[in-house]
Amino acid sequence: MDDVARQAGVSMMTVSRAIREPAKVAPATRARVTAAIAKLGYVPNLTAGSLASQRSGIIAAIVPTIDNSIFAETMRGLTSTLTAAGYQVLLGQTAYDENAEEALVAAFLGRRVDGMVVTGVKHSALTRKRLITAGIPVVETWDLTANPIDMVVGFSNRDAGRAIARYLLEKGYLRLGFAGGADDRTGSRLAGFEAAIRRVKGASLTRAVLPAGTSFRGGREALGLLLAQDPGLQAVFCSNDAIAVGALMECRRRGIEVPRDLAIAGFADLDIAAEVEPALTSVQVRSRTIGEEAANMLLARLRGEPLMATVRDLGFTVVPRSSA
Amino acid sequence: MDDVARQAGVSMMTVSRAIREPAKVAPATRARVTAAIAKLGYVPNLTAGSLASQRSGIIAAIVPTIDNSIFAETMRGLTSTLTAAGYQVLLGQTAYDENAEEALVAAFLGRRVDGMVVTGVKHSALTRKRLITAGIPVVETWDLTANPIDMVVGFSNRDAGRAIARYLLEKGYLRLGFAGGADDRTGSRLAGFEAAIRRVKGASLTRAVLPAGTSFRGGREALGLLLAQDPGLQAVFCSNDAIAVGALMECRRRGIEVPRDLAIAGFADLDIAAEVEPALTSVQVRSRTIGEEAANMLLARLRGEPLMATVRDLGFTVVPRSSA
DNA sequence: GCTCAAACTGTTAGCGCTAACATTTCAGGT
DNA sequence: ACCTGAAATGTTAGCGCTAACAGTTTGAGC
Repeated sequence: MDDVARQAGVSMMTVSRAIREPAKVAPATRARVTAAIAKLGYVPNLTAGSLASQRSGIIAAIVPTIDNSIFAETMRGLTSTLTAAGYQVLLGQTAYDENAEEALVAAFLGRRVDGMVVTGVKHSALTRKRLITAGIPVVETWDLTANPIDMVVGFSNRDAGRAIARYLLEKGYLRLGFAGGADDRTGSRLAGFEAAIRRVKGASLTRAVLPAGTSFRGGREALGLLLAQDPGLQAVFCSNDAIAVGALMECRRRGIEVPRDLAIAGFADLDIAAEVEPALTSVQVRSRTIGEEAANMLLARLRGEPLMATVRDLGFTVVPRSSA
Repeated sequence: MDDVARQAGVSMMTVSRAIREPAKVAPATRARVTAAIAKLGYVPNLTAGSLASQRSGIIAAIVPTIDNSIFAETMRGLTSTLTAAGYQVLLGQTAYDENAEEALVAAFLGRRVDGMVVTGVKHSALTRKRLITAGIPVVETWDLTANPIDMVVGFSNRDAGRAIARYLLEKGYLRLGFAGGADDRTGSRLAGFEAAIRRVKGASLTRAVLPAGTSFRGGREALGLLLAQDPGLQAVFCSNDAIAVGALMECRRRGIEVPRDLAIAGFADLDIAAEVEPALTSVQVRSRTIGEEAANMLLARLRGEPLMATVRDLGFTVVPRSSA
């Protein structure tokens, strides 16, 4: 930067300003600085800038995985909103491992990120403590809680599970199955699903809980497990659409007609849900909006705006299609 | 850190060493430092460390999108290998936009990342120049070139397109269709596909080129476009499996039986390819290995190991299944 | 007890930038 | 010509850490 300053005949401070706050530099000076930067191929060292300004311009986001596209849309919403505001997004994946989350949080805090977005509301005690102590805005996503670390945006997984159960029960399906991975949010959906079923006499529930993060293949396997347990199964709720598609394909393979012989419902309303045949009944959860809202809540905090509601419920919608 | 040093009765330097190179500190001292860190809840400032040491411990990776899982496996391989070596991965998405790539490269270089992984071998002149000038190891992926910016790991998209064309032609399909997005690598696949078809008399090619990054929906639309152009189409090659699945589902909707009435082949051999019914013939490209190898090439460079081959061809395999 | 290298710990001097304040410049009014 | 305040630019003093080297301690070997 010193070289640039010399080349442009100004002080380093003016170069710094020309880069970050062009309006505060006289047009003629700005032009000289810009020319000097181009001539020398200068690339500002953001690390030094972060250290000096105590602001990194980085927001960290932690998701279990980006493999299945459940969280990809959320990241897209988050990234586009934050990028537009001049922030960069640092993404971390936990693979549904709490230790990995702990390590990521530590690493991100070490980089002095300006804010953090995490998935879910269940975290290790240490993670919670670290995030609270860090004194930066934090948004939890994809679920709700009355006691967020700082802020939370999402929907009630429990209510969503209940809603899809009611939908299936109202359609007359009584012998229900559940297929999903063993993570916290799936657990909540299952709890709600089960609660709704319990209230209806004659209704039954068969469970297939797979490793967290399971996908198409898991759906196929789950269908086998469920039918082995209850050959008279009438409908299956899969905790995400990828699992549901896997189950759907397994039905076709076994000559089970959907929804005539067995109804299938998914979750998250991924792109693929509307595309498969039969189209998948699913629960739409506004993934992208979750990311955008998380970004907005973060930005409001960072701008020091007055405290808004710290819990934002985006709700969900059961989307009936052909499969259930 | 000064507080920790005082608390442990040592100098800052010893604290720094106790954190980064525990072996160089006497066990008793190390214990005192560790205790002080825990007591004070000290989180080292990695930004300051990066500035002082001139090494950020960050590798940046740029992919078009993580939405469809084509690149997700590569990222997984990259991340796990690099994390094990003590590096963090900073992910950037371009949405197939060259300007976005340019901006990301600039931002990453500003953070003084220790290395960079980019997707594809086609980049704007400015991006290339910046990457070369930066003087850090760079790996291009998912394609091959004789003139990499620094190193490249992938496979020949052109050859892959040719291989799948030959496969289809050998099976007796002559009226072929192609569906894919308008990005560079897809273009290479199409070029290879077309070249192989040209060499066979009586063979024809119908194209449906969609916006880059297209997925399930694109597959459905492409099938309509192709059949409108050539109702007698015998086989369609889709430039990724998501598109192929979309096309497959559209066939079912239209009562077209696959592969009897129309054969369909995909690309990348995603998880879903083996799961759909009929299972999808695809081209396996070792996505995860691409990521792992990119990481290993980067690490070798960073360790200053002697220059290995800068072009790594991982090849591909046509995987015949039921759909073609 | 003495020597000397190895093991350990400390000191000094920045890394490249920006916050905060200081100074200079200059248009417009008198 | 002189004054005034806003705009433009400069100066100073770190941000929190680590490289490089300088000490200091330890203990094995004699």
